[in-house]
Amino acid sequence: MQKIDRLLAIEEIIGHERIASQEVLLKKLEERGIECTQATLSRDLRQLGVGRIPDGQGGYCYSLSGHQTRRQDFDVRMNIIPLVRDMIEARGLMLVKTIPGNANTVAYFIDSMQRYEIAGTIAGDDTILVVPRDGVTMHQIHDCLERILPGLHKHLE
Amino acid sequence: MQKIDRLLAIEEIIGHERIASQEVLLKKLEERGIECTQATLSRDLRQLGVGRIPDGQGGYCYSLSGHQTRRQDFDVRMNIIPLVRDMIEARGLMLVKTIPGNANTVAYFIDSMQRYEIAGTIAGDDTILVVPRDGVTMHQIHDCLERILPGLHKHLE
DNA sequence: AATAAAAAAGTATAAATTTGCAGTCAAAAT
DNA sequence: ATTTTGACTGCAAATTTATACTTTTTTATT
Repeated sequence: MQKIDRLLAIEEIIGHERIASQEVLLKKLEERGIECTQATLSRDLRQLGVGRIPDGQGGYCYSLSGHQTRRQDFDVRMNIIPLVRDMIEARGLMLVKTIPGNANTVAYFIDSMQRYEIAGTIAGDDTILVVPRDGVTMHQIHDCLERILPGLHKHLE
Repeated sequence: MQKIDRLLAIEEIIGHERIASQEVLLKKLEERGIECTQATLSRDLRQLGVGRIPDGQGGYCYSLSGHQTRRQDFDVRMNIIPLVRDMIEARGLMLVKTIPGNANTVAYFIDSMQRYEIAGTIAGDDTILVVPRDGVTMHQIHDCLERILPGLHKHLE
């Protein structure tokens, strides 16, 4: 079992349900057949940049930094997606083609999401090189970008 | 000493410096002549919706939910501010006038910031009634709105 | 393949945060 | 005026989270 799988599972879980503590998260992971200790979770959550915030109902829950459901994000993503023209896989990397002059804008946005899957990006004028972290599959990169920019793949169809 | 003063001080501090723990915050408050216990801070932070997130350098820091310096917010605020036409104080309340049909949009945004100073808002077609919480001065409400929408007052001049 | 070096994970413990409870105080009600 | 109610807070205990240290696993190198 790979660490990356656990990290993604954690993100998946936290993105979908209110998790109140690391103990609870531990149980949820067990349900998926992923076992580890609370100490490991503590380290994972730090690495993922997951914060613990008041849930507004007297309790607390964990929250992805990039995955906020704040209404504002919607508007911004609507502005970013049209800038993307194409996505090409090559040599284990991902090339994202944009409207000329806009690669930087899109790359900045991708970086700001601080996804674990992405080691880094380099932007030219109309092309972004997205370098996946070791052990991350292209499939996971696709999922990752779709999470960052919901509707991206549909836009490119 | 009023609770509201402490809450505002906390917000002020957290907005300006990296605070790593409630103990540290306690000290900072003392420097301003505000004394309380760590338990009280824990409760205050929950009430303010302050989250604890990894600071990206191996540690943690507290973070305002509404005060995020995320680039995205910028765009949204730029869209919201032009919708506001005027602000009028009356009977300890604040009336915010907007372009017709847009009161709801602006009110929704104000609500989403979850400011402690604001008990609630009611939006009609082009007017929002902002009801301050008891003990909150009109001056504090102005500060509050300026924080939510930086540049608002300048826009109205 | 054997060994060294690095990364990851477990254990136990320390540190930090949350909470139940009780006391205080001010405002509202009787 | 007295009682009631509710908000707020400190204290101490309970809970939760982070970390020092050790062991295991993985990766790279010879």
